[in-house]
Amino acid sequence: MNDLLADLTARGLVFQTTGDGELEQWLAAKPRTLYCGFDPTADSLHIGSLVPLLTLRRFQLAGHRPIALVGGATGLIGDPSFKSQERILNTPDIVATWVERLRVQMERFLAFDGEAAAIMANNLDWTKDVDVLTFLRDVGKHFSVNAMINKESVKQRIEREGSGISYTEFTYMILQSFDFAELNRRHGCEMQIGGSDQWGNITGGIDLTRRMNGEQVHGLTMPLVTKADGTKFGKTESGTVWLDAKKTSPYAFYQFWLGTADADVYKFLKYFTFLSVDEIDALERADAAREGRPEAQAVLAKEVTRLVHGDSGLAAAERITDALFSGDATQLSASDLAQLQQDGLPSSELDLSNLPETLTQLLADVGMANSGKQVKDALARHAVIVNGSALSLDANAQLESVFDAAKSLHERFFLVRLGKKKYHLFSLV
RNA sequence: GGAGGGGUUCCCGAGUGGCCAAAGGGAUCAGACUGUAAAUCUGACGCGCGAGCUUCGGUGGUUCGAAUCCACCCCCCUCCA
Repeated sequence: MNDLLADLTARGLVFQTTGDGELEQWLAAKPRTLYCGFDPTADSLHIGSLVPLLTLRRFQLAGHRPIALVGGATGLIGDPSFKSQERILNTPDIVATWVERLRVQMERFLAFDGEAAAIMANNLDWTKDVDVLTFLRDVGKHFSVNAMINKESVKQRIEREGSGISYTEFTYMILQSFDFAELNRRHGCEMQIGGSDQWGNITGGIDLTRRMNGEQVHGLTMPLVTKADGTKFGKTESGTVWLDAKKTSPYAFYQFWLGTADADVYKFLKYFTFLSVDEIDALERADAAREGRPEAQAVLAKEVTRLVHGDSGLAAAERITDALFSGDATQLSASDLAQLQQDGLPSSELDLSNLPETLTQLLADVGMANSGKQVKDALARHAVIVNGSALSLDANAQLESVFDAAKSLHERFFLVRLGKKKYHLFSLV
């Protein structure tokens, strides 16, 4: 377990730590208990949460005990850290259902048995019954507003003209700090990890734990995941990449990683997979030595999809990908096509006796494009392909001939491609 | 409570009576080139196949005509009390 920190560092996962370089020894001395919190801001985690989640697992694999905390309480308040605007509060019952979703999702990443069995916690358990006066006297008294105002994470909200921060959000840091102190008291938790935006909250918790419990605890942050081209990580045209297979299919998830830029792929392999740094470096050298397309993206997609969606999810994603992107998709058998539908290839039913007026409307309706305009644009460039043949603009209003049953695959399917990557399978009813 | 500043299309941000579906940038999508990558170039980018329709915090009003003017309201920021 003593090379854990070295490995994390080699992976680029260490942004800031407490302890002036003594953290390595501290971790090596004995198994430690650490925690990371995840606030329910949606009904699923997204890939941004994957870095801290997998880092918890890395600690567990190295023999430490992880606590996965869902923010049933903090999620009711909203973390202002580096947020430019005050957020709208979600209702308690919504937050409660989200807490349950996250709890289930997180469970698959950690082991809840064995020597370093993970613990699942919810900070609502120790905050819901604390009354205001007790909180203010026992906890609030340890915080200096002067110090809180100077935290980098809220500076923007304090100083920036045109924005502000409510007392509610300003209190967030105190709540999170209280979590650390409470987990320290309950479970002997001695360390908190989180994204680099959490540094202010983490150090707040360290101070509070020292003051309330007389315990010296530690913190470690991971870098924010950035892309070489400066655009935001984890977003696609259709939005956030979620861990929930119902919100982002394993196929879409796999495709997301497959599209990683060369400039990012080796970094992401270190962040998001359990391949060793040596293996990743070797892969990078091999890719560099070879002409043409690197293998790294495929490895990344495979590893992360398996981590999140398991072997079956990966298999489904690979089946679709192979079918669509290598070889001629129109040559697939009827059962292959049906399987793709099962595997999560976007698909819908098509009633030939009840077709919409235009192709633009049809494709926009099934979600292939955000508006008919985009479809029209694609048509003009011959970028809409139905069962292998490209359409032109005048096909727009001629749906009967485009979707002529005689032209269907196996008398049942129409595979529509829009652009290079978007596919949709229609099956006749 | 008082004084001032502000709320524009996904984001940032121009626009102060018609030439505005609204500059510019970013993001995004499509095409070319490629390797389902990047960079570059091209096009699209409120909705609609189209005629056309609906937008500039909200509601009313002035006007032939309003994002732009007026009234009231809501929200945000700064300073004062």
